Amino acid sequence: MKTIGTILRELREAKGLLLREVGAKLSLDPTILSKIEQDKRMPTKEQVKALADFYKDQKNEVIIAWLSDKLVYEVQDEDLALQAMQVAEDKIKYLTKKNGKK
Amino acid sequence: MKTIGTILRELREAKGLLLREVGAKLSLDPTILSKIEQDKRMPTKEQVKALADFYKDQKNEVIIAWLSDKLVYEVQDEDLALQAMQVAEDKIKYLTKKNGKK
DNA sequence: TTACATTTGCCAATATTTGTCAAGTCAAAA
DNA sequence: TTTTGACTTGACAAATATTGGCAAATGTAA
Repeated sequence: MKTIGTILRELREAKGLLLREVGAKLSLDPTILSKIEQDKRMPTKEQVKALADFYKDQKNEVIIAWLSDKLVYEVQDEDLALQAMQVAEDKIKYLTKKNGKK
Repeated sequence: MKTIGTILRELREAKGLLLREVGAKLSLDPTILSKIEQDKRMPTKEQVKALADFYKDQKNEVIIAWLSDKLVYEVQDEDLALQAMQVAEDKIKYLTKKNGKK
């Protein structure tokens, strides 16, 4: 249950790559990537997609960590956060079933 | 499992109040409230708090509907939405336990 | 038609997010 | 210690997104 930043940093370091090297591959400013890996900035959708493709073996893990971090951020200081999350889960299930049939 | 808009509309109609009347009580433009009740615009935090106080018997229900709608909106068109939601739930539980001790 | 409630489209104001750069820290090598 | 290179930080303007609220449109019942 890691943050998107932690995951991205571990993946990069496991490959022994520099910020500058990953940045060059993805046309992403290394200082932005630095902030992302420290969870100081959320990557945009395009940025996570590019990163997820780059670390392709953990593609889904990267995207799930990103989405879940965004969700947590949205409700973090609310007393009803957990209950809201559970209701949201039900809503997603309902929408998925409904739209999945088309 | 209703949207924030549906809940607010039902609460207002149950009291037989007009948009203009609720708006006046809360210093909220009736046309904005109209959009909120149609789920065409998300209320701000201040707006939901005011609305939740106004419909005080369903205060938590209003806030939970609002938060959960925002959560759903955040991941609605993602394949991994449900999995992300479940991870986010775990993250919230973890953070709650951790910070709740202080 | 008239009167009144609600909805809609529009756009300026406001707020948030983003990319970039210069300067900063830090650690290891020279 | 000085230098080098990787990374971090802070500040800022530009780009995006959200908001408030008016005027016009639509609906509806008398």
